[in-house]
Amino acid sequence: MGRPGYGRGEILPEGFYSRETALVARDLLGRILVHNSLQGPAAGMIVETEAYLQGDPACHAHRGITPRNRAMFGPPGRAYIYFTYGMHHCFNVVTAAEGMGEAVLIRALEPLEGVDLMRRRRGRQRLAELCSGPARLVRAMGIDPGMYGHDLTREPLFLVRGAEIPGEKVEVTARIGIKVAANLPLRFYIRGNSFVSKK
DNA sequence: GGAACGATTGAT
DNA sequence: TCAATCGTTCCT
Repeated sequence: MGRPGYGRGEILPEGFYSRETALVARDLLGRILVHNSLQGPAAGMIVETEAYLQGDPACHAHRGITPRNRAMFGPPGRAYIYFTYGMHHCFNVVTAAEGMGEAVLIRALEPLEGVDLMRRRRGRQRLAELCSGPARLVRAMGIDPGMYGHDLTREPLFLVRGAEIPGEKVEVTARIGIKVAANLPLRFYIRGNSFVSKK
């Protein structure tokens, strides 16, 4: 049995992630996140990302390895999932060489498949409220904290190639919701896409 | 052991 | 504009 729907696309190989983190963050735009869960498939196109770098005080790995951030120092192409504000989880892809402590936060998706499942998981009807925000998309996609460290080149959670977004459609700004290093141009989104999270 | 804080969200 | 809500990290 083949994978359903968007999950039939070419899975991004580990080499996609083992590059410079800001480059990966930009290149992730247009790629498709797929989760084939027991409840059914869900997929969305990545429309907004943020890069978190070593030596960057806003990065969770800035002060070295801890129990929470250890996945960031592991092999690229794995999931780094963290709990925040006492109630939300956010999803990152680990980037750069093993040992580097860098990752890309996925901030928003354009829902493509499994929209009704996303609506049930989110308890919201409007398409624009399903995956526009890092904690929202974790809920909508059914990403479980138990997937911490999961290899994103494998079922049931993986990324497929999707489309390449041309440079003129990529917007670069400061990152959202941080108090340090708040001026660095490390947020990337698809210009004009209505599923980008709001400020 | 204690406390401050957070890569957010949704309601007011 | 503000409350919810608690694990992580750092300080004493």
